Amino acid sequence: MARATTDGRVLRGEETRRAVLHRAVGIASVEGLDALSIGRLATDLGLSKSGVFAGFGSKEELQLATVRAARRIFADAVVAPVADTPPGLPRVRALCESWLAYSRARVFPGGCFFYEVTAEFDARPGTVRDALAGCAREWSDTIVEALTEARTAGALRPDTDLGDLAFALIAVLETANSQAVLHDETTPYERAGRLLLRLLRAEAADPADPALA
Amino acid sequence: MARATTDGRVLRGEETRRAVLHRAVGIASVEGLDALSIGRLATDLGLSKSGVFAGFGSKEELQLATVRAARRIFADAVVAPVADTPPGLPRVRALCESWLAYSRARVFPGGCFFYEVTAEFDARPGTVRDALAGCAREWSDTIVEALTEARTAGALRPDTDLGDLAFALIAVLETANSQAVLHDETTPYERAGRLLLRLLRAEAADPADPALA
DNA sequence: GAGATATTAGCACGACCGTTCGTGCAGTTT
DNA sequence: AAACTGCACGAACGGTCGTGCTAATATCTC
Repeated sequence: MARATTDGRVLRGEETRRAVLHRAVGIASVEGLDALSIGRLATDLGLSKSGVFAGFGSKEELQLATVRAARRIFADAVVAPVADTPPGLPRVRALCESWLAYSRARVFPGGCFFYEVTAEFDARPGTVRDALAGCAREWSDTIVEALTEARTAGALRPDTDLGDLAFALIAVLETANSQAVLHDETTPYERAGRLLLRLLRAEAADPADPALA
Repeated sequence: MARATTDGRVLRGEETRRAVLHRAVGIASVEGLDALSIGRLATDLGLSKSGVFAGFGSKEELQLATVRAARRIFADAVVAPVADTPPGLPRVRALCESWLAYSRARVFPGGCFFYEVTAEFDARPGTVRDALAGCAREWSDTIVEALTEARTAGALRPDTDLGDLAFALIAVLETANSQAVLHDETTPYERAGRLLLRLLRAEAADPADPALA
């Protein structure tokens, strides 16, 4: 039986795999998944091309692993920090502002990884697109879930269309990222902050809800 | 003096240039400007690689020419048709719905050309990014201008922040395109239609304005 | 220790990349 | 008819791509 935890070989393999993926998400967030090249990653990290290749088996698998790595980073940076804010409207707001902070802080050097890469693959059938569509649904569901809690708690009007509201919130977030990166400005983030509150207030049961102060 | 209009040679040259660019915008809207390859364009169109290359001089110039071609197509498909709708709120609404129709109809096979390509280049300095930033500003200015007319006509509240409103409208449009292409659905367009009206009504001087029926 | 095993390096391959060159050919001008 | 102009061609350049081999190296089991 392989006691994987004590095997220094696979440990070292995991280590280089992690290093490769760290570089890969950075490159992909700026130039896209197609710009990932095994040779370039090897050169950047002082490894051999075949060494990098062996760790993934194919370029598509490297791309998929990069998406999974980015998904983890995103979850850690955006979703995890709001786990301790109370459910309902406060958590909805915290999620959105956590997202804006994630974009502002350039957790990925090119801004939101998923904005960059989804635009690249959304019109091309394949496993990469499917994985990205899954990530998008996951994020959307996270917001809808938080909104549902807010509505059942009575903080949102009962007739609110949560799908539409989540759509609008996501639209504001992504566009803030897009414009901020494209024009190298921060005003889009300020606009987004104002608009988020306005959108939530418009659907709030109590427009003066302290959670939207 | 050369009567350029009667020179069949340059005329034929323009023709193939046009054919190359037509194919180029299609490819770029699906796979991005980096996926444009001179050899592939030549093969697809039954031309020689060097012939295609000669018409542009460099790959970057081909990319820039592709952006310019897309800009023209966008202007013809989205902006031109609303020229005859009355200024003010009706034109704002017509602009937005024209944009949604442009995305729905897949004027570019991969959805909005600029969504795809801007995400690809927004974090990479260079002339291509500058050109794309210019296109984005141009479109944003078009909306702000229409909103300004609406406000000075008294259709919008005097304290409306037109920059924020334009931002929100664009956010809804682009996200509708993005989600519709990614998930191969049409519901995002319906969401967008509802949200546009809601956004405009929230800032309208008269919430029952017939232009927002 | 010896031997099994898994990660990495080195190398070669075919394909495609952007680019350059010299040439042929059709249309314009004289 | 001759000289000139400009588009398109085929061939070739040096590079880089992804991907297979084989050999070397480091670690684990015994």
